[in-house]
Amino acid sequence: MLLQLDFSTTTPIYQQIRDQIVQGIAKGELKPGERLPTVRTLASECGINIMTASKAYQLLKQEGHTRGDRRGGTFVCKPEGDLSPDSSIIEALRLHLAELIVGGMSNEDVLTLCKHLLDDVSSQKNGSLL
Amino acid sequence: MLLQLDFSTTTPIYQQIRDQIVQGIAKGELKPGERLPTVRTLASECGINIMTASKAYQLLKQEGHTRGDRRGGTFVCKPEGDLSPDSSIIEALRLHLAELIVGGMSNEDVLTLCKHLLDDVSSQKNGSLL
Amino acid sequence: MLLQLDFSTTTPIYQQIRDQIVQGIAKGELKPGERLPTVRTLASECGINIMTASKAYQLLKQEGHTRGDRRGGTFVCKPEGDLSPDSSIIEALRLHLAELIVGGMSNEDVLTLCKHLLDDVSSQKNGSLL
Amino acid sequence: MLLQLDFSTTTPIYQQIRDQIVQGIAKGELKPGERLPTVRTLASECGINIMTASKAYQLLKQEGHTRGDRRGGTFVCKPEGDLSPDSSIIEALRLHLAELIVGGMSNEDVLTLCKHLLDDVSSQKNGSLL
DNA sequence: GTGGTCTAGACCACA
DNA sequence: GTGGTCTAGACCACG
Repeated sequence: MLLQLDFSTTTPIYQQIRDQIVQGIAKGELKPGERLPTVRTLASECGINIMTASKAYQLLKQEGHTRGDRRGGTFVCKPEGDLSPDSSIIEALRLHLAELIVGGMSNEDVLTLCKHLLDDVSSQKNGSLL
Repeated sequence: MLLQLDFSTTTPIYQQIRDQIVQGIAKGELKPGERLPTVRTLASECGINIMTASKAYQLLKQEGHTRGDRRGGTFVCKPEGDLSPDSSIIEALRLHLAELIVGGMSNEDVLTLCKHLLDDVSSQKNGSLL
Repeated sequence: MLLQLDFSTTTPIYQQIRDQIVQGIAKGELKPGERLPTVRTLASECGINIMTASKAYQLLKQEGHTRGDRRGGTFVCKPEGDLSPDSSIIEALRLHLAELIVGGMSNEDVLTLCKHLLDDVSSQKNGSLL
Repeated sequence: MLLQLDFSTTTPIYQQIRDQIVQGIAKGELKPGERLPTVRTLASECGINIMTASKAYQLLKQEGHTRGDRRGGTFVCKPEGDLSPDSSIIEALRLHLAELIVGGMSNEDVLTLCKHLLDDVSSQKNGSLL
């Protein structure tokens, strides 16, 4: 699980970390119960401030993607009760679909693109276990 | 074309304006050649500063969604040559799809959601009313 | 001598007119003594305001590229005494050359480009008379 | 790297800043990876508003001449893939060459002028001092 | 401390 | 009247 950080983008670093870990969970690269590196390790490996790494972990915990352990580690966990998709995600999705449409793609093109992205995003999760 | 601005979010106002206009173009509510309100009108209607409205228009122009006419006004214009969808949009899309998967939805659920959003987003453009 | 106006650019319309006429003179398409269309004709042909066309003509006259006639026409004329190239043009030239260098071109590439542009810009003037 | 601003011209201040930094990069006075002063420093040194300085930096970033680093600062960066020279620069160049021709210079004079300007503009970059 | 955002009010070039 | 520019001063997210 290697993080690819882009320091030139407008997306905050802590957000990039959080996003990539979420995608890792979706793909199945990070499995429930798995332990994440410590904030110190993560920070020194990525060349970022400890506060930044900490903020990313805070966010993940708050969202229910991870949970702390009594002895101090951070572990991936299955979120529960999150069955109603966050409306902000829906709105973001709606916007990005609109951007593709405006960019000249047809509805069909966009749908097949979504299908491919979905296959990519959830490959191991749905595939290796069947 | 009414804009819904949220002043409590971290998303800049000018970005919200830009996003909603892009969605308006995708939906077909704003048609190529149509004139947008002046920055002053928009600013006073939304209760924001002229510079904020101006910034939104500059963004749209720079992205090729609109075109300024020196003789006065800002007009929606057809995108051209943007056949390769911006990779940053793809990445954003990938992330949001992953979020839904992690949130507990199945691939099929996500796909039908996308389909519904697409129908919504491009309703008038593809002629569901014709 | 057809004018190509771009209403979407940041360059003022009157400036575009002036620029293209100057280039026409350089090329030899417009010869000293030749009569320019009236501001009214020009304005209606280009779909612009008379004031705009008038401003362009004013500028040309002021710079010595044209002169008025007692009976009311506007005629191309040779500028005199303008032998010291305007420093602002030199500065603009310096900037544009720098932009090409920064864009990745070598000094030689830029020079051959200049040579080609010069041949193009002064084709009839130096060519048809030899 | 001292900036010379002219507050009496119609050229926007932020554009003047941008132009001079581009020329600095072309000359090699500003090298890839070098850090630019902060917007605040630049603003106070030049006696201008922070937003004006900020706008210049945004322009440079957007054009790919510089790169922001979320960890602080703005840095000069190597242009990439900009192999096709911008047509608007070519057009501007064509115009300025035409102006010199109309001003009475011969093709040869213009070419030697370009050569001198090029030597000036890219002096350090091509190693006249090595 | 760094850049990004916003406001209120003003001036100017252009058409 | 239209958009573009600038100022002075303020607040905020990020690191």
